Amino acid sequence: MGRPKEHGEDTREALLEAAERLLADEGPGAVTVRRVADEVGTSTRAIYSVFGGKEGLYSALFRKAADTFRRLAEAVPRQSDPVDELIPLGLSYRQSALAEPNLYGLLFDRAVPDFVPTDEDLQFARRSQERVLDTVRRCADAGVLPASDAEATFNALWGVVHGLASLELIGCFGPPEAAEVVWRSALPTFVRGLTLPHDEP
Amino acid sequence: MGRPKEHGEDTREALLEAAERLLADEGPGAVTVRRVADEVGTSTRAIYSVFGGKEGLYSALFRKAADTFRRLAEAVPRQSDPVDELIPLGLSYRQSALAEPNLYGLLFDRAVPDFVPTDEDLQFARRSQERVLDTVRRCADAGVLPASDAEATFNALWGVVHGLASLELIGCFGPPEAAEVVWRSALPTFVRGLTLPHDEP
DNA sequence: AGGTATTTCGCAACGTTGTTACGTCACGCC
DNA sequence: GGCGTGACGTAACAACGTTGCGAAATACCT
Repeated sequence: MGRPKEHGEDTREALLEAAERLLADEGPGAVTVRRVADEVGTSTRAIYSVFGGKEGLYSALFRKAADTFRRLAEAVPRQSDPVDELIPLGLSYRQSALAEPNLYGLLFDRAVPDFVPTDEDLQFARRSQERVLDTVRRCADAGVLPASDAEATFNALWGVVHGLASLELIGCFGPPEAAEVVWRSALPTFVRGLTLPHDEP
Repeated sequence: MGRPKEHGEDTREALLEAAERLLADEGPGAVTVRRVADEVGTSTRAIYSVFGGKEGLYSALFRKAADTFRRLAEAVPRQSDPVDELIPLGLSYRQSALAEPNLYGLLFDRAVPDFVPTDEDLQFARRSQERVLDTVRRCADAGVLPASDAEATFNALWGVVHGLASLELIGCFGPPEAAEVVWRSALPTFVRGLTLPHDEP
């Protein structure tokens, strides 16, 4: 009963695609309710019907971006020795962030105003790094890591690559060549600290 | 000649203080031109006379925040062995970021919309970490670091602590106790990787 | 000393933002 | 076939950053 919905799954997809394109191409300031609606050719009401508001649109966009980064991480080939995957995974993380700086900012840099990811959003983002967590787990199973659990080691590694990517995106490392030097220095240093034998009980 | 300025250095200070307080207490969304002007008891024009606009206000706020963080870093005591300063410096960095998450977001997390720090702003922020750079230089002089220059080592260390702080502030590490575990795992790991002898020529 | 030029100030307006109330339209049911 | 029900498009609202304009206040010149 009632008028049938025309803002269904198809318009949802179109809105999300338009929002992602606007965010990636022109930055967070370009993602306005009116602009996204105009891009799809519908009214602002559609966004409120489908997503409940701008926050809901951002939340969906957040998950779409997390999915993109998950696919990029999955593409890193596995090695017989999981330790050999750590540095390639880190460099792939860098490439992904550099390729889509605005999407990365939405995910991990609070770069979109008035959008705070819910706990579910955060867990979704965390799950997008499962490819890395898997490698860390295999390293732990192989006994090459210190006694601390794989979860903490993964978080530490995530912190390293996120920090490098974030500072590079802001511009703190200067031109990409200088940033490359930092990455090539920091990643092996951390991996060395991880895999060397430790002196604790 | 002309009407004398009443929006001088004193109102500048008052505006900056009000803006910092609003940012720290209520987040980036609360720092509006009207709100800041009202808080001081003047008109919005004052902000345009003194700072040229919202961007100029943010730029001044950026430097004020950088100065705050510089003072906090300077407070970390020096040790006879500079290596012993690295972990305390990192933990102090964490405490500073946790104490003023919004100021930290302004400085290093793109958390304020439509504000992109100029190159001068970035150099100002970098200079606020001089205390850390000094320690790294002393480590390099003592010969405990690999061959890579102190600049790159400092950038790498900065990346580690920034990444940990940023992810913790977003909420990716869960409660502070869990985040503490990550810090206590990541910092010594990186320092160990830094100071252990390396096998390159 | 009085008039004028110049600089700054407060106010009000403009365009844009997210959001919501309202009138309209399209379908299912009695 | 009339009517209820739900979703739609439009227009309004408050708040935002910014700017144009008239009033105010001082220094200089006659």
